[in-house]
Amino acid sequence: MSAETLLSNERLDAIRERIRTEGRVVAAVLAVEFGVSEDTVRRDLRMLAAEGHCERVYGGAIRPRHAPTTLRRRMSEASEAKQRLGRLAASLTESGQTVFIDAGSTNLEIARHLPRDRGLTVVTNAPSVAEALSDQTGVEIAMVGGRFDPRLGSCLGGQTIEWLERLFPDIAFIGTCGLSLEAGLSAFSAEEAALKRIVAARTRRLVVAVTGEKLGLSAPFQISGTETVSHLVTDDPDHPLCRELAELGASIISETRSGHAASS
Amino acid sequence: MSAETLLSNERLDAIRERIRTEGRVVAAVLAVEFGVSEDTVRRDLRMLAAEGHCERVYGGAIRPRHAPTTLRRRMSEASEAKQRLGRLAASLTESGQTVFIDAGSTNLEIARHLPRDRGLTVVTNAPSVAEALSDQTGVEIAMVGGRFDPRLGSCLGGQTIEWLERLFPDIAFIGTCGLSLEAGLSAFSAEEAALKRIVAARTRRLVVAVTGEKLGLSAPFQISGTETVSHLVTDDPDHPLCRELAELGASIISETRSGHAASS
DNA sequence: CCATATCATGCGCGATATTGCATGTTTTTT
DNA sequence: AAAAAACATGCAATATCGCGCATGATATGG
Repeated sequence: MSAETLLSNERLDAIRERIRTEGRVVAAVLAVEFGVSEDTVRRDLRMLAAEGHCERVYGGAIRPRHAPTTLRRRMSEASEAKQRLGRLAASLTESGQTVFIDAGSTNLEIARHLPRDRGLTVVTNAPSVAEALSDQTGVEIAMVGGRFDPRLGSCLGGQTIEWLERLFPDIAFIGTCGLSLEAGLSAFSAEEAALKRIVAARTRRLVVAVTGEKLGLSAPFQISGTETVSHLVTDDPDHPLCRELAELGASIISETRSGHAASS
Repeated sequence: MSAETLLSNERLDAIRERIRTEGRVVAAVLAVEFGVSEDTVRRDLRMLAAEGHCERVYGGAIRPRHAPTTLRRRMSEASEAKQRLGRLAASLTESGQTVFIDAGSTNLEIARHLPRDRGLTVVTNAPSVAEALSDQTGVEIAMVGGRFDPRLGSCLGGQTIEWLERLFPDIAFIGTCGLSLEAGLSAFSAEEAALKRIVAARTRRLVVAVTGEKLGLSAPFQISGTETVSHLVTDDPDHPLCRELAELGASIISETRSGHAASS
Protein backbone atom coordinates (compact mmCIF):
# COMPACT_ATOMS: atom_id res chain seq x y z
CA MET A 1 0.00 0.00 0.00
CA SER A 2 2.33 2.72 -1.22
CA ALA A 3 2.09 5.90 -3.26
CA GLU A 4 1.18 3.94 -6.37
CA THR A 5 -1.52 5.42 -8.49
CA LEU A 6 -4.65 3.81 -7.24
CA LEU A 7 -7.88 3.86 -9.16
CA SER A 8 -10.48 5.85 -7.37
CA ASN A 9 -12.70 2.84 -6.65
CA GLU A 10 -9.75 0.97 -5.27
CA ARG A 11 -9.01 3.85 -2.99
CA LEU A 12 -12.61 3.88 -1.88
CA ASP A 13 -12.47 0.18 -1.15
CA ALA A 14 -9.23 0.61 0.74
CA ILE A 15 -10.67 3.36 2.89
CA ARG A 16 -13.80 1.35 3.52
CA GLU A 17 -11.63 -1.54 4.62
CA ARG A 18 -9.53 0.65 6.88
CA ILE A 19 -12.61 2.01 8.56
CA ARG A 20 -13.97 -1.46 9.01
CA THR A 21 -10.79 -2.88 10.52
CA GLU A 22 -9.36 0.06 12.41
CA GLY A 23 -12.53 1.81 13.40
CA ARG A 24 -11.22 5.25 12.58
CA VAL A 25 -9.40 7.15 9.86
CA VAL A 26 -7.87 10.58 9.74
CA ALA A 27 -8.36 12.57 6.55
CA ALA A 28 -4.91 14.12 6.54
CA VAL A 29 -3.24 10.74 7.00
CA LEU A 30 -5.17 9.12 4.20
CA ALA A 31 -4.29 12.02 1.92
CA VAL A 32 -0.55 11.53 2.18
CA GLU A 33 -0.95 7.77 2.25
CA PHE A 34 -2.76 7.64 -1.07
CA GLY A 35 -0.95 10.61 -2.52
CA VAL A 36 -4.07 12.65 -3.13
CA SER A 37 -5.36 15.88 -1.71
CA GLU A 38 -7.40 16.03 1.44
CA ASP A 39 -10.29 17.29 -0.60
CA THR A 40 -10.40 14.04 -2.50
CA VAL A 41 -10.28 12.08 0.70
CA ARG A 42 -13.09 14.14 2.13
CA ARG A 43 -15.13 13.51 -0.97
CA ASP A 44 -14.54 9.81 -0.55
CA LEU A 45 -15.55 9.95 3.07
CA ARG A 46 -18.69 11.83 2.13
CA MET A 47 -19.62 9.03 -0.24
CA LEU A 48 -18.89 6.33 2.28
CA ALA A 49 -20.92 8.19 4.85
CA ALA A 50 -23.80 8.40 2.40
CA GLU A 51 -23.58 4.62 1.97
CA GLY A 52 -23.59 4.26 5.69
CA HIS A 53 -20.11 2.75 5.80
CA CYS A 54 -18.79 5.40 8.09
CA GLU A 55 -19.71 8.37 10.17
CA ARG A 56 -17.99 11.63 9.49
CA VAL A 57 -16.35 13.47 12.32
CA TYR A 58 -14.20 16.53 12.48
CA GLY A 59 -10.79 15.46 11.20
CA GLY A 60 -11.77 12.17 9.61
CA ALA A 61 -14.33 9.45 10.04
CA ILE A 62 -15.18 6.61 12.38
CA ARG A 63 -17.03 3.35 12.14
CA PRO A 64 -20.76 3.87 12.30
CA ARG A 65 -22.20 3.19 15.67
CA HIS A 66 -25.93 2.91 15.74
CA ALA A 67 -27.70 2.63 19.05
CA PRO A 68 -29.37 5.87 19.94
CA THR A 69 -32.73 4.53 21.08
CA THR A 70 -32.54 2.41 24.17
CA LEU A 71 -35.00 1.60 26.87
CA ARG A 72 -32.86 3.53 29.31
CA ARG A 73 -33.44 6.65 27.29
CA ARG A 74 -37.18 6.26 27.44
CA MET A 75 -37.04 5.32 31.10
CA SER A 76 -35.38 8.52 32.14
CA GLU A 77 -38.37 10.41 30.93
CA ALA A 78 -40.87 8.42 32.93
CA SER A 79 -43.59 10.99 32.79
CA GLU A 80 -45.90 11.69 35.62
CA ALA A 81 -48.71 10.35 33.50
CA LYS A 82 -47.03 6.97 33.35
CA GLN A 83 -46.48 6.96 37.07
CA ARG A 84 -50.18 7.59 37.61
CA LEU A 85 -51.08 4.81 35.22
CA GLY A 86 -48.68 2.57 37.09
CA ARG A 87 -50.28 3.28 40.42
CA LEU A 88 -53.78 2.78 39.08
CA ALA A 89 -52.97 -0.45 37.31
CA ALA A 90 -51.09 -1.85 40.28
CA SER A 91 -54.16 -1.40 42.43
CA LEU A 92 -56.01 -3.95 40.31
CA THR A 93 -54.09 -6.81 41.85
CA GLU A 94 -55.69 -8.95 44.53
CA SER A 95 -54.30 -11.02 47.37
CA GLY A 96 -52.34 -14.09 46.44
CA GLN A 97 -52.50 -13.57 42.72
CA THR A 98 -49.87 -14.53 40.23
CA VAL A 99 -49.10 -11.49 38.15
CA PHE A 100 -47.37 -11.27 34.79
CA ILE A 101 -45.65 -7.99 33.99
CA ASP A 102 -44.38 -7.26 30.52
CA ALA A 103 -41.48 -4.98 29.58
CA GLY A 104 -41.91 -1.30 28.85
CA SER A 105 -41.69 1.96 30.68
CA THR A 106 -45.32 2.02 31.76
CA ASN A 107 -45.21 -1.54 32.98
CA LEU A 108 -42.09 -0.76 34.94
CA GLU A 109 -44.07 1.87 36.76
CA ILE A 110 -46.72 -0.72 37.51
CA ALA A 111 -44.07 -2.93 39.07
CA ARG A 112 -42.79 -0.04 41.16
CA HIS A 113 -46.26 0.59 42.54
CA LEU A 114 -47.23 -3.00 43.24
CA PRO A 115 -48.63 -3.50 46.74
CA ARG A 116 -46.26 -5.52 48.86
CA ASP A 117 -48.71 -6.75 51.42
CA ARG A 118 -50.78 -9.04 49.22
CA GLY A 119 -48.46 -11.98 48.87
CA LEU A 120 -48.20 -11.51 45.14
CA THR A 121 -46.14 -13.68 42.84
CA VAL A 122 -44.71 -11.71 39.95
CA VAL A 123 -43.61 -13.31 36.71
CA THR A 124 -41.75 -11.15 34.21
CA ASN A 125 -39.57 -11.37 31.16
CA ALA A 126 -38.06 -7.95 31.80
CA PRO A 127 -34.92 -7.75 33.94
CA SER A 128 -35.71 -4.14 34.76
CA VAL A 129 -38.97 -5.23 36.36
CA ALA A 130 -37.21 -7.84 38.46
CA GLU A 131 -34.67 -5.21 39.48
CA ALA A 132 -37.37 -2.75 40.41
CA LEU A 133 -38.94 -5.30 42.73
CA SER A 134 -35.72 -6.40 44.30
CA ASP A 135 -36.03 -4.17 47.32
CA GLN A 136 -39.53 -5.33 48.07
CA THR A 137 -40.22 -8.03 50.53
CA GLY A 138 -43.41 -9.97 50.35
CA VAL A 139 -43.30 -10.39 46.60
CA GLU A 140 -42.21 -13.63 45.02
CA ILE A 141 -40.45 -13.01 41.74
CA ALA A 142 -39.92 -15.38 38.85
CA MET A 143 -37.82 -14.35 35.94
CA VAL A 144 -38.54 -15.75 32.50
CA GLY A 145 -35.29 -16.19 30.61
CA GLY A 146 -34.44 -16.29 26.95
CA ARG A 147 -32.66 -14.16 24.43
CA PHE A 148 -32.49 -10.64 25.80
CA ASP A 149 -33.33 -7.84 23.40
CA PRO A 150 -31.63 -4.64 24.58
CA ARG A 151 -33.89 -2.40 22.55
CA LEU A 152 -37.03 -3.73 24.18
CA GLY A 153 -35.44 -4.52 27.49
CA SER A 154 -37.07 -7.90 27.60
CA CYS A 155 -36.50 -11.55 26.89
CA LEU A 156 -37.84 -13.03 23.68
CA GLY A 157 -37.49 -16.10 21.57
CA GLY A 158 -38.22 -19.78 21.72
CA GLN A 159 -36.95 -20.33 25.24
CA THR A 160 -39.14 -17.60 26.58
CA ILE A 161 -42.26 -18.68 24.76
CA GLU A 162 -41.80 -22.29 25.77
CA TRP A 163 -41.74 -21.16 29.37
CA LEU A 164 -44.74 -18.89 29.05
CA GLU A 165 -46.81 -21.62 27.46
CA ARG A 166 -46.87 -23.32 30.82
CA LEU A 167 -47.90 -20.20 32.68
CA PHE A 168 -51.47 -19.25 33.54
CA PRO A 169 -51.36 -15.96 35.44
CA ASP A 170 -54.35 -14.55 37.27
CA ILE A 171 -53.68 -11.15 35.86
CA ALA A 172 -51.32 -9.90 33.18
CA PHE A 173 -50.09 -6.42 32.41
CA ILE A 174 -48.85 -6.24 28.88
CA GLY A 175 -47.52 -3.35 26.92
CA THR A 176 -48.61 -2.49 23.42
CA CYS A 177 -47.25 -0.30 20.65
CA GLY A 178 -50.70 0.48 19.36
CA LEU A 179 -54.33 -0.01 20.30
CA SER A 180 -57.11 0.41 17.79
CA LEU A 181 -60.44 -1.16 16.94
CA GLU A 182 -59.33 -2.59 13.61
CA ALA A 183 -55.84 -3.81 14.53
CA GLY A 184 -56.53 -4.51 18.19
CA LEU A 185 -53.38 -4.72 20.24
CA SER A 186 -50.30 -4.55 18.06
CA ALA A 187 -46.52 -4.57 18.31
CA PHE A 188 -43.52 -3.54 16.22
CA SER A 189 -42.02 -6.99 15.85
CA ALA A 190 -43.49 -10.39 15.12
CA GLU A 191 -41.57 -12.03 17.93
CA GLU A 192 -42.75 -9.50 20.46
CA ALA A 193 -46.34 -9.93 19.30
CA ALA A 194 -46.13 -13.71 19.52
CA LEU A 195 -44.93 -13.55 23.09
CA LYS A 196 -47.59 -11.14 24.21
CA ARG A 197 -50.23 -13.20 22.41
CA ILE A 198 -49.26 -16.28 24.39
CA VAL A 199 -49.68 -14.42 27.64
CA ALA A 200 -52.91 -12.74 26.58
CA ALA A 201 -54.45 -16.09 25.77
CA ARG A 202 -53.59 -17.63 29.13
CA THR A 203 -54.40 -14.99 31.65
CA ARG A 204 -57.74 -14.58 33.33
CA ARG A 205 -57.52 -10.82 33.31
CA LEU A 206 -55.67 -8.83 30.70
CA VAL A 207 -54.78 -5.31 31.72
CA VAL A 208 -53.40 -2.82 29.21
CA ALA A 209 -52.08 0.47 30.51
CA VAL A 210 -51.39 3.09 27.87
CA THR A 211 -51.07 6.83 27.65
CA GLY A 212 -53.55 8.53 25.37
CA GLU A 213 -51.04 8.97 22.58
CA LYS A 214 -51.18 5.30 21.74
CA LEU A 215 -54.93 5.10 21.45
CA GLY A 216 -56.02 4.70 17.86
CA LEU A 217 -52.55 3.76 16.65
CA SER A 218 -51.67 0.46 15.09
CA ALA A 219 -48.33 -1.27 14.69
CA PRO A 220 -47.54 -3.88 11.99
CA PHE A 221 -48.02 -7.04 14.03
CA GLN A 222 -51.26 -7.86 15.75
CA ILE A 223 -51.17 -9.32 19.21
CA SER A 224 -54.87 -9.96 19.62
CA GLY A 225 -58.21 -8.30 19.10
CA THR A 226 -59.50 -5.66 21.45
CA GLU A 227 -62.03 -8.10 22.89
CA THR A 228 -59.28 -9.83 24.85
CA VAL A 229 -58.67 -6.71 26.92
CA SER A 230 -60.50 -6.88 30.22
CA HIS A 231 -59.13 -3.64 31.71
CA LEU A 232 -57.83 -0.56 29.99
CA VAL A 233 -55.96 1.90 32.18
CA THR A 234 -55.50 5.24 30.49
CA ASP A 235 -55.14 8.94 31.08
CA ASP A 236 -57.53 9.80 28.26
CA PRO A 237 -60.87 8.17 29.18
CA ASP A 238 -62.78 10.45 26.83
CA HIS A 239 -61.16 9.05 23.74
CA PRO A 240 -63.84 7.47 21.50
CA LEU A 241 -61.97 4.18 21.55
CA CYS A 242 -62.61 3.89 25.25
CA ARG A 243 -66.37 3.94 24.80
CA GLU A 244 -66.16 1.29 22.13
CA LEU A 245 -63.99 -0.89 24.32
CA ALA A 246 -66.41 -0.45 27.18
CA GLU A 247 -69.21 -1.75 24.98
CA LEU A 248 -67.10 -4.82 24.30
CA GLY A 249 -67.05 -5.46 28.02
CA ALA A 250 -63.77 -3.92 29.08
CA SER A 251 -63.41 -1.80 32.20
CA ILE A 252 -62.00 1.62 31.50
CA ILE A 253 -59.96 2.87 34.41
CA SER A 254 -58.65 6.37 34.81
CA GLU A 255 -58.03 8.98 37.43
CA THR A 256 -60.56 11.64 38.34
CA ARG A 257 -59.57 15.21 39.04
CA SER A 258 -59.55 14.52 42.75
CA GLY A 259 -57.10 11.71 42.36
CA HIS A 260 -59.37 8.74 42.81
CA ALA A 261 -59.86 5.98 40.35
CA ALA A 262 -62.99 5.82 38.29
CA SER A 263 -64.18 2.98 36.15
CA SER A 264 -66.96 2.68 33.65
CA MET B 1 -4.52 5.48 26.47
CA SER B 2 -1.91 8.22 26.37
CA ALA B 3 -1.35 11.51 24.57
CA GLU B 4 -2.59 10.07 21.28
CA THR B 5 -4.07 12.51 18.85
CA LEU B 6 -7.71 11.77 19.23
CA LEU B 7 -10.41 13.08 17.01
CA SER B 8 -12.73 15.25 19.00
CA ASN B 9 -15.67 12.97 18.51
CA GLU B 10 -13.62 10.03 19.57
CA ARG B 11 -12.87 11.84 22.76
CA LEU B 12 -16.56 12.37 23.24
CA ASP B 13 -17.20 8.69 22.69
CA ALA B 14 -14.44 7.77 25.07
CA ILE B 15 -15.83 9.99 27.78
CA ARG B 16 -19.31 8.64 27.18
CA GLU B 17 -17.90 5.17 27.55
CA ARG B 18 -16.06 6.00 30.74
CA ILE B 19 -19.20 7.43 32.24
CA ARG B 20 -21.15 4.37 31.24
CA THR B 21 -18.66 1.90 32.66
CA GLU B 22 -17.25 3.72 35.64
CA GLY B 23 -20.22 5.76 36.69
CA ARG B 24 -18.26 8.90 37.23
CA VAL B 25 -15.53 11.02 35.66
CA VAL B 26 -13.42 13.87 36.94
CA ALA B 27 -12.87 16.78 34.58
CA ALA B 28 -9.29 17.43 35.60
CA VAL B 29 -8.34 13.79 35.14
CA LEU B 30 -9.88 13.60 31.70
CA ALA B 31 -8.07 16.77 30.71
CA VAL B 32 -4.59 15.39 31.33
CA GLU B 33 -5.61 11.99 30.05
CA PHE B 34 -6.69 13.29 26.67
CA GLY B 35 -4.15 16.08 26.57
CA VAL B 36 -6.66 18.88 26.26
CA SER B 37 -7.63 21.76 28.49
CA GLU B 38 -10.22 21.41 31.19
CA ASP B 39 -12.35 23.88 29.31
CA THR B 40 -12.63 21.46 26.44
CA VAL B 41 -13.52 18.64 28.77
CA ARG B 42 -16.19 20.75 30.38
CA ARG B 43 -17.59 21.60 26.98
CA ASP B 44 -17.74 17.90 26.19
CA LEU B 45 -19.47 17.15 29.44
CA ARG B 46 -21.97 19.87 28.73
CA MET B 47 -22.79 18.24 25.42
CA LEU B 48 -23.10 14.79 26.93
CA ALA B 49 -25.32 16.18 29.63
CA ALA B 50 -27.51 17.78 26.98
CA GLU B 51 -27.82 14.38 25.31
CA GLY B 52 -28.74 12.87 28.63
CA HIS B 53 -25.66 10.66 28.73
CA CYS B 54 -24.45 12.11 31.95
CA GLU B 55 -25.32 14.41 34.75
CA ARG B 56 -22.97 17.20 35.60
CA VAL B 57 -21.73 17.62 39.13
CA TYR B 58 -19.17 19.90 40.61
CA GLY B 59 -15.81 18.51 39.55
CA GLY B 60 -16.94 16.25 36.77
CA ALA B 61 -19.94 14.21 35.80
CA ILE B 62 -21.77 11.05 36.80
CA ARG B 63 -24.03 8.52 35.21
CA PRO B 64 -27.52 9.95 34.92
CA ARG B 65 -29.45 9.47 38.05
CA HIS B 66 -32.51 11.34 39.17
CA ALA B 67 -31.46 12.18 42.68
CA PRO B 68 -28.90 14.97 42.72
CA THR B 69 -25.77 14.10 44.67
CA THR B 70 -22.31 15.47 45.00
CA LEU B 71 -19.43 13.83 43.27
CA ARG B 72 -17.83 13.05 46.56
CA ARG B 73 -20.79 11.09 47.75
CA ARG B 74 -21.02 9.24 44.48
CA MET B 75 -17.43 8.08 44.74
CA SER B 76 -18.28 5.45 47.31
CA GLU B 77 -20.96 3.62 45.37
CA ALA B 78 -18.80 1.12 43.54
CA SER B 79 -15.33 1.08 44.91
CA GLU B 80 -12.56 1.87 42.52
CA ALA B 81 -11.00 -1.45 43.35
CA LYS B 82 -13.98 -3.31 42.01
CA GLN B 83 -14.01 -1.24 38.86
CA ARG B 84 -10.39 -2.07 38.26
CA LEU B 85 -11.07 -5.74 38.82
CA GLY B 86 -13.95 -5.47 36.40
CA ARG B 87 -11.83 -3.93 33.72
CA LEU B 88 -9.07 -6.46 34.14
CA ALA B 89 -11.38 -9.45 34.16
CA ALA B 90 -13.32 -8.22 31.16
CA SER B 91 -10.12 -8.09 29.15
CA LEU B 92 -9.78 -11.86 29.49
CA THR B 93 -12.54 -12.44 26.97
CA GLU B 94 -11.69 -13.37 23.41
CA SER B 95 -13.48 -12.92 20.14
CA GLY B 96 -16.63 -14.91 19.65
CA GLN B 97 -16.70 -16.44 23.08
CA THR B 98 -19.77 -17.35 25.06
CA VAL B 99 -19.40 -15.78 28.47
CA PHE B 100 -21.26 -16.57 31.65
CA ILE B 101 -21.52 -13.79 34.20
CA ASP B 102 -22.77 -14.42 37.69
CA ALA B 103 -24.50 -11.95 39.98
CA GLY B 104 -22.63 -9.70 42.37
CA SER B 105 -21.22 -6.20 42.46
CA THR B 106 -17.81 -7.14 41.12
CA ASN B 107 -19.31 -9.20 38.33
CA LEU B 108 -21.54 -6.29 37.44
CA GLU B 109 -18.43 -4.23 36.93
CA ILE B 110 -17.08 -6.93 34.65
CA ALA B 111 -20.22 -6.68 32.56
CA ARG B 112 -19.90 -2.93 32.37
CA HIS B 113 -16.36 -3.20 31.08
CA LEU B 114 -16.95 -5.96 28.55
CA PRO B 115 -15.53 -5.12 25.13
CA ARG B 116 -18.25 -4.58 22.61
CA ASP B 117 -16.30 -5.34 19.49
CA ARG B 118 -15.61 -9.02 19.98
CA GLY B 119 -18.95 -10.50 19.11
CA LEU B 120 -19.43 -11.89 22.58
CA THR B 121 -22.46 -13.84 23.72
CA VAL B 122 -23.26 -13.20 27.34
CA VAL B 123 -25.29 -15.58 29.46
CA THR B 124 -26.35 -14.43 32.89
CA ASN B 125 -28.76 -15.20 35.66
CA ALA B 126 -28.60 -11.66 37.02
CA PRO B 127 -31.08 -9.12 35.67
CA SER B 128 -28.75 -6.31 36.69
CA VAL B 129 -26.10 -7.68 34.37
CA ALA B 130 -28.53 -7.85 31.47
CA GLU B 131 -29.57 -4.31 32.25
CA ALA B 132 -26.00 -3.10 32.35
CA LEU B 133 -25.43 -4.51 28.88
CA SER B 134 -28.64 -3.19 27.44
CA ASP B 135 -27.16 -0.14 25.77
CA GLN B 136 -24.44 -2.10 24.10
CA THR B 137 -24.62 -3.23 20.56
CA GLY B 138 -22.53 -6.12 19.43
CA VAL B 139 -23.23 -8.23 22.46
CA GLU B 140 -25.72 -11.07 22.34
CA ILE B 141 -27.42 -11.49 25.67
CA ALA B 142 -29.21 -14.53 27.02
CA MET B 143 -31.01 -14.35 30.29
CA VAL B 144 -31.36 -17.44 32.44
CA GLY B 145 -34.69 -17.36 34.21
CA GLY B 146 -35.94 -18.91 37.40
CA ARG B 147 -36.98 -17.82 40.84
CA PHE B 148 -35.50 -14.40 41.47
CA ASP B 149 -33.85 -13.84 44.82
CA PRO B 150 -33.93 -10.12 45.61
CA ARG B 151 -31.19 -10.34 48.19
CA LEU B 152 -28.71 -11.86 45.79
CA GLY B 153 -30.07 -10.13 42.72
CA SER B 154 -29.99 -13.32 40.74
CA CYS B 155 -32.12 -16.21 39.59
CA LEU B 156 -31.89 -19.48 41.43
CA GLY B 157 -33.72 -22.73 41.78
CA GLY B 158 -34.59 -25.75 39.72
CA GLN B 159 -35.55 -23.87 36.60
CA THR B 160 -32.27 -22.05 36.55
CA ILE B 161 -30.15 -25.10 37.19
CA GLU B 162 -31.97 -27.11 34.59
CA TRP B 163 -31.10 -24.43 32.07
CA LEU B 164 -27.49 -24.13 33.12
CA GLU B 165 -26.96 -27.85 32.88
CA ARG B 166 -27.23 -27.48 29.14
CA LEU B 167 -24.77 -24.60 28.96
CA PHE B 168 -21.07 -24.96 28.25
CA PRO B 169 -19.56 -21.47 28.27
CA ASP B 170 -16.05 -20.73 27.02
CA ILE B 171 -15.40 -18.58 30.01
CA ALA B 172 -17.32 -17.98 33.22
CA PHE B 173 -17.05 -15.22 35.77
CA ILE B 174 -18.52 -16.36 39.05
CA GLY B 175 -18.69 -14.57 42.33
CA THR B 176 -17.76 -16.13 45.61
CA CYS B 177 -18.36 -15.31 49.24
CA GLY B 178 -15.06 -16.80 50.28
CA LEU B 179 -11.91 -18.25 48.81
CA SER B 180 -9.52 -20.36 50.83
CA LEU B 181 -7.30 -23.38 50.36
CA GLU B 182 -9.30 -25.64 52.65
CA ALA B 183 -12.84 -24.64 51.67
CA GLY B 184 -12.10 -23.65 48.08
CA LEU B 185 -14.79 -21.43 46.64
CA SER B 186 -17.75 -21.08 48.96
CA ALA B 187 -21.12 -19.40 49.23
CA PHE B 188 -23.62 -18.43 51.89
CA SER B 189 -26.49 -20.60 50.67
CA ALA B 190 -26.71 -24.13 49.43
CA GLU B 191 -28.79 -23.17 46.45
CA GLU B 192 -26.37 -20.48 45.38
CA ALA B 193 -23.47 -22.87 45.73
CA ALA B 194 -25.21 -25.54 43.68
CA LEU B 195 -25.78 -23.14 40.85
CA LYS B 196 -22.22 -21.89 40.78
CA ARG B 197 -20.95 -25.44 40.97
CA ILE B 198 -22.88 -26.35 37.85
CA VAL B 199 -21.34 -23.50 35.93
CA ALA B 200 -17.85 -24.10 37.29
CA ALA B 201 -17.97 -27.70 36.13
CA ARG B 202 -19.00 -26.83 32.58
CA THR B 203 -16.86 -23.90 31.61
CA ARG B 204 -13.48 -24.16 29.96
CA ARG B 205 -12.11 -21.20 31.88
CA LEU B 206 -13.25 -20.25 35.34
CA VAL B 207 -12.44 -16.70 36.33
CA VAL B 208 -12.91 -15.49 39.88
CA ALA B 209 -12.56 -11.80 40.57
CA VAL B 210 -12.38 -10.85 44.23
CA THR B 211 -11.08 -8.03 46.31
CA GLY B 212 -8.39 -8.93 48.80
CA GLU B 213 -10.76 -8.93 51.72
CA LYS B 214 -12.31 -12.19 50.59
CA LEU B 215 -9.05 -14.07 50.29
CA GLY B 216 -8.69 -16.63 53.02
CA LEU B 217 -12.34 -16.47 54.04
CA SER B 218 -14.71 -19.36 53.84
CA ALA B 219 -18.51 -19.49 53.74
CA PRO B 220 -20.64 -22.47 54.85
CA PHE B 221 -21.32 -24.06 51.48
CA GLN B 222 -18.56 -25.17 49.20
CA ILE B 223 -18.85 -24.50 45.50
CA SER B 224 -15.75 -26.33 44.38
CA GLY B 225 -12.10 -26.73 45.23
CA THR B 226 -9.53 -24.09 44.38
CA GLU B 227 -8.15 -26.28 41.62
CA THR B 228 -11.11 -25.44 39.40
CA VAL B 229 -10.08 -21.80 39.25
CA SER B 230 -8.13 -21.05 36.11
CA HIS B 231 -7.82 -17.29 36.60
CA LEU B 232 -7.89 -15.26 39.77
CA VAL B 233 -8.27 -11.52 39.34
CA THR B 234 -7.46 -9.64 42.50
CA ASP B 235 -6.12 -6.40 43.88
CA ASP B 236 -3.95 -8.17 46.41
CA PRO B 237 -1.56 -10.34 44.41
CA ASP B 238 0.88 -10.59 47.32
CA HIS B 239 -1.53 -12.53 49.47
CA PRO B 240 -0.06 -15.97 50.28
CA LEU B 241 -3.14 -17.63 48.86
CA CYS B 242 -2.26 -16.28 45.44
CA ARG B 243 1.06 -18.05 45.35
CA GLU B 244 -0.56 -21.29 46.37
CA LEU B 245 -3.18 -20.93 43.68
CA ALA B 246 -0.50 -20.17 41.15
CA GLU B 247 1.21 -23.43 42.04
CA LEU B 248 -2.04 -25.21 41.37
CA GLY B 249 -1.95 -23.83 37.85
CA ALA B 250 -4.10 -20.73 38.13
CA SER B 251 -3.14 -17.44 36.55
CA ILE B 252 -3.04 -14.59 39.03
CA ILE B 253 -4.02 -11.33 37.39
CA SER B 254 -3.65 -7.93 38.95
CA GLU B 255 -2.80 -4.40 38.08
CA THR B 256 0.67 -2.96 38.38
CA ARG B 257 1.34 0.48 39.74
CA SER B 258 1.52 1.94 36.24
CA GLY B 259 -1.90 0.69 35.37
CA HIS B 260 -1.05 -2.28 33.21
CA ALA B 261 -2.10 -5.81 33.83
CA ALA B 262 0.36 -8.31 35.16
CA SER B 263 -0.05 -12.03 35.42
CA SER B 264 2.04 -14.67 37.03
C1' DC C 1 -8.20 12.06 -36.11
C1' DC C 2 -10.65 15.67 -33.90
C1' DA C 3 -14.46 17.56 -31.08
C1' DT C 4 -16.97 17.00 -27.15
C1' DA C 5 -18.64 14.93 -22.89
C1' DT C 6 -17.54 12.98 -18.59
C1' DC C 7 -15.04 12.32 -14.68
C1' DA C 8 -11.66 12.58 -10.97
C1' DT C 9 -8.80 15.67 -9.01
C1' DG C 10 -6.59 19.84 -6.96
C1' DC C 11 -6.79 24.65 -5.57
C1' DG C 12 -8.75 28.94 -3.71
C1' DC C 13 -11.90 31.05 -0.67
C1' DG C 14 -15.39 31.94 2.58
C1' DA C 15 -17.77 29.38 6.25
C1' DT C 16 -17.69 26.53 10.20
C1' DA C 17 -15.77 23.86 14.12
C1' DT C 18 -12.60 23.21 17.75
C1' DT C 19 -9.61 24.74 21.10
C1' DG C 20 -7.17 27.45 24.68
C1' DC C 21 -6.99 31.61 27.15
C1' DA C 22 -8.71 35.62 29.69
C1' DT C 23 -12.32 37.30 32.43
C1' DG C 24 -15.86 37.40 35.73
C1' DT C 25 -19.16 34.44 38.33
C1' DT C 26 -20.66 30.62 41.15
C1' DT C 27 -19.77 26.92 44.26
C1' DT C 28 -17.20 24.61 47.70
C1' DT C 29 -14.02 24.47 51.38
C1' DT C 30 -11.45 26.41 55.26
C1' DA D 1 -15.97 35.68 55.73
C1' DA D 2 -12.05 34.59 52.95
C1' DA D 3 -9.67 31.46 49.86
C1' DA D 4 -9.66 28.08 46.48
C1' DA D 5 -11.55 25.46 43.07
C1' DA D 6 -14.69 24.87 39.38
C1' DC D 7 -17.50 27.08 36.26
C1' DA D 8 -19.58 29.85 32.09
C1' DT D 9 -18.81 33.10 28.59
C1' DG D 10 -16.60 35.79 25.03
C1' DC D 11 -12.81 36.02 21.96
C1' DA D 12 -9.02 35.01 18.99
C1' DA D 13 -6.07 31.47 16.66
C1' DT D 14 -6.01 27.50 14.20
C1' DA D 15 -7.78 23.52 11.72
C1' DT D 16 -11.13 21.59 9.00
C1' DC D 17 -14.85 21.80 5.85
C1' DG D 18 -17.82 22.59 1.68
C1' DC D 19 -18.30 24.55 -2.61
C1' DG D 20 -17.22 26.46 -7.07
C1' DC D 21 -14.09 26.36 -10.66
C1' DA D 22 -10.06 25.12 -13.43
C1' DT D 23 -7.26 21.38 -15.12
C1' DG D 24 -6.11 17.26 -17.16
C1' DA D 25 -7.09 12.68 -18.32
C1' DT D 26 -10.14 9.42 -20.38
C1' DA D 27 -14.08 8.12 -23.00
C1' DT D 28 -17.46 8.77 -26.65
C1' DG D 29 -18.99 9.96 -31.10
C1' DG D 30 -18.61 11.83 -35.56
